[in-house]
Amino acid sequence: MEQKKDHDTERMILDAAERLFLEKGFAMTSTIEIAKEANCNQALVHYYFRSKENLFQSIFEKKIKILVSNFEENSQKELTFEERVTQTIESHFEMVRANPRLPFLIFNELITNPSRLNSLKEKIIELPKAVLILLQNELRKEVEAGRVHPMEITDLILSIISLNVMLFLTSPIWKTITGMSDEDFEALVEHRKKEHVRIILASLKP
Amino acid sequence: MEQKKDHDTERMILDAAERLFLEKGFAMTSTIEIAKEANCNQALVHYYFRSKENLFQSIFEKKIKILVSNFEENSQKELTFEERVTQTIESHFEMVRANPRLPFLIFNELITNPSRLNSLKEKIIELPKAVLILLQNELRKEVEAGRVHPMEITDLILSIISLNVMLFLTSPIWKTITGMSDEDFEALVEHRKKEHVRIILASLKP
DNA sequence: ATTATCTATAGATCTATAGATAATGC
DNA sequence: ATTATCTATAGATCTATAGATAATGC
Repeated sequence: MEQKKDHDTERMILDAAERLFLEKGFAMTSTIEIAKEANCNQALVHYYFRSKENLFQSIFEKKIKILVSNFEENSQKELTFEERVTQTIESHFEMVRANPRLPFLIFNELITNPSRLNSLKEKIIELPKAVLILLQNELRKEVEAGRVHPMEITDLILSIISLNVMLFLTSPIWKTITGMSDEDFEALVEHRKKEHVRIILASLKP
Repeated sequence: MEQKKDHDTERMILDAAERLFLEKGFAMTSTIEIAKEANCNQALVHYYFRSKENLFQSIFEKKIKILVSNFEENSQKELTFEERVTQTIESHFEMVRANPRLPFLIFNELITNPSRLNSLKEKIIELPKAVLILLQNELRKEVEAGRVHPMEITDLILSIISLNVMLFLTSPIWKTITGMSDEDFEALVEHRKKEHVRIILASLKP
């Protein structure tokens, strides 16, 4: 039938499910709830996606692709090492900022279905390989030239991901504990973006 | 009755529940499963804890106390600022290392029951206040003396927690993607412990 | 007497499917 | 004819409690 109307049920279900899974996780979201949110019948959720598990996977894969593709942007330009690191941190930061609850969904998926980690592995590892290798080579060169503190690329990546992801993962706790407003939090985010760059660059000094 | 035998059912239920909640989260763990793991009847889970929610809370509060109390250890000794920061990072690191799945449980609780974040707030904020204020004062003094890059205590704490927690939160993903053995991972953990100290200290330089 | 344990089950979900009915495309 | 939507329900949970029975403490 290939619908023309923008009021497309399949899309509505996907959007509702995405919102709910991101908000409450897989186990705490029922197909009944998804249907209600999508303004349709619960049976339709299964009509389009066969199972709740399937629906979750669809959303998960799409999100993973977004997450990974964003990494590739800055691998083309000619940049100094410091500029490239800054670019990498900032583009990763903005990606997490645009999808602040995605890390939660990923951890949730791991808990719900640890066996599927292997297929995740390929998706995660495949796409940003080019970026990673580029950065790895540049890092090695800098280390050999004595311009950067000796370290592996894994160290650099782990540190960047840790700083960026945890800021948004802990944001509900953070907001509640400090009682800050959304604007305050936005200011904190802007500040931390610069701070993460500063921290990583400082840690690279020989 | 106050049992004398070490084969105490209440304890068995608590232990089983703790293991399962940490492994699979609140929603994915049933009281039936907990009972099975504790070698007792499912009705006994409710006999001792009234509800699954209650049981979860018991475990959660106990864990939070462990988490927070570990922070207080090094507030007594006479230390230079650099030594104190190092101590703080390392003791927090070891605490997360000893309870690697606790962060997951905390995030899970927030999802399951966002309203209870307020009671969590008091527990988290109350205990380490002394440590925090001590560190905050020392940091301020160092900043004023120009020996440390200007920053707030929140920046320092957020960076430390981010690095330490994310290492263990991502460890299943990390292990699978890189295919490293448990010994390899242990080596990585030891390496990262030093690296986290190094990164934070580097970021403190004026 | 009191506390701990068990069996049984009510009542509330929730996922998934069968089968009827309505809407669309050719 | 094919695809989308709906109603209804089977079947599998799962939490919580009632009520009977066994074990312990005094």
